[in-house]
Amino acid sequence: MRSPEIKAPSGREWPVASGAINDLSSRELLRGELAVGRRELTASFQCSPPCTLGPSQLLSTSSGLRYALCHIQSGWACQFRDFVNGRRAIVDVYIPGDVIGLDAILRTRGSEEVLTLTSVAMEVIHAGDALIDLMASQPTALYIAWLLGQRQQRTDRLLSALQCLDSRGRLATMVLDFYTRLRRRKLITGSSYNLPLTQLQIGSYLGLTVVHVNRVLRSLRDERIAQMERNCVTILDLERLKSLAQHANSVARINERSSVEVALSNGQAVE
Amino acid sequence: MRSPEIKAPSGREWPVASGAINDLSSRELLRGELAVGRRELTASFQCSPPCTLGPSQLLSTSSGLRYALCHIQSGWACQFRDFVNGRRAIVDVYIPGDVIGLDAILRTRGSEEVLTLTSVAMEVIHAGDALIDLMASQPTALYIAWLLGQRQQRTDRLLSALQCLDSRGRLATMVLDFYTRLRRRKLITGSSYNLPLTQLQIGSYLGLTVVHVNRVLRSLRDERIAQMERNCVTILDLERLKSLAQHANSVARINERSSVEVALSNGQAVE
DNA sequence: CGATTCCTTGAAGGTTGTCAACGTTGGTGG
DNA sequence: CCACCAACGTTGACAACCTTCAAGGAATCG
Repeated sequence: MRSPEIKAPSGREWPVASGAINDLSSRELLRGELAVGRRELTASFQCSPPCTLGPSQLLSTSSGLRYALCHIQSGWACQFRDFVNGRRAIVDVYIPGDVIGLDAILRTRGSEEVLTLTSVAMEVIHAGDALIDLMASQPTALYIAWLLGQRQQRTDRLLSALQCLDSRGRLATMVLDFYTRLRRRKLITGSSYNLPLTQLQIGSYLGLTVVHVNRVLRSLRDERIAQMERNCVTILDLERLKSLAQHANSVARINERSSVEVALSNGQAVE
Repeated sequence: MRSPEIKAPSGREWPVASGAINDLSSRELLRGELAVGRRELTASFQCSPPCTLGPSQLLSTSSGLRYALCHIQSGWACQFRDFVNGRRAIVDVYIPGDVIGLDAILRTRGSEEVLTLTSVAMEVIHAGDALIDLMASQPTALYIAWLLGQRQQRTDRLLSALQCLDSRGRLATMVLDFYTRLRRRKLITGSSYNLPLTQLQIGSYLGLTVVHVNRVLRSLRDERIAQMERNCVTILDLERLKSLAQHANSVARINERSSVEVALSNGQAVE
């Protein structure tokens, strides 16, 4: 099963690249453009009316937010889809700093909806031609593409965890992912954070039942790997948590974060 | 479990939208812009050198394709990630007309790679500043964002199937999704198509083992719902297949495809 | 014609889901 | 303040689904 189908490339069938690809100067340029785009988008959000929602509110039924772009300032939300068998799939979870609605605007109103998990404060750009206008600026367009890529990356991580890991590995992946995201945004500093998801919702996120989520949480607690009570997650043994999540062979690459991401993820703003 | 947490919005806490949101004229405008963007991107691809790869080739080890943008003209490819436990996660499958690499460029070389499933012919835009340059055109930028949204939508569908459906449902979803994509691109007309995935790869895509994929395929064949032999899928009972996939409550919405998507998906080109 | 990969099937065991019951918490109203 | 209620958390027993292990057959390629 270990990559049996990967053969060495013949090196003949395609043309060699004409110049240096993805060289340093190119990355530097990109880095600068993205930073500009982030500032521009942040500014656009600040021009727009702020908005507050209570917990457990659907964005789609909140007047005016149907196709809006939302920049979360505080609170959590999630994107989900209901199946006719009664199960719910939570496909993404949004934390402060995230932008909601970028994909939904260009999409055929995909049968997904967004639900607040806590009360949420956010800046809102009402749609209509807004996105088209935003794309008029090259740096903003780049930054929006980068944001879309970030969401894709989150989804890919979750998807691959569901494809390859058992329940313990999935839980570990989830705990680690939120930990990483919150730290990057400087929303936490220690090894403990608030996770406003019920066990039922964790189940919907990881493709498990409530009962089983509960059991796995207990086993992680018993083994002093991580504990979670009353929405408060505490990582007790980061190393063992990582080994449970065993996320891909990117271990060797984790130190190679590009200057682009380092630079941007340092900014707490839109990221 | 049936949406217990969804309360009616209070309708007080947020401002009412100032004007008509997402109205018809706005959609029409978007439609036009996207069509222009598609033509522009197609033209950019045609300026670039074409490229052919054999089956089972890694794009990342093919010189010059590391950070390239690839527009598939014929053949299939897939994006995957390997776990240290030896399992492989296939997070997306690309068919003719798809563009590969949009997310990878802006992304910290995410530990994912792309592998050809058949021999592949494609047009290539070598990266570097290419993406930045493309974003200079507003319609192209919009179209690229739309493409990113399309990929996200595919991933969300797969993810939610893994979260909510058993093996039969997942298989049904996969068979239906490829069927729909191929038909939209007018690559097939009947209810039968070629699926160049081994059962092992189908397992990596759906989060199942080869053995189980084999058993489920047999049961679908025995029940005359769908059959698959030697890479050739034939849908025998579309209705039962759909009910197995029971994809979300979007049933009522399926007839509401926006004019944007209808218009674009009619074009075979980049889609 | 080996050799390799893929497909196929059976048996056994483990992980996860289902069902059911009960405890806990937080909010509401008497 | 307490009673009540609803949602959430917790646990056990059992069943179903899926994986693992093992072995053999079929197809493809040098």
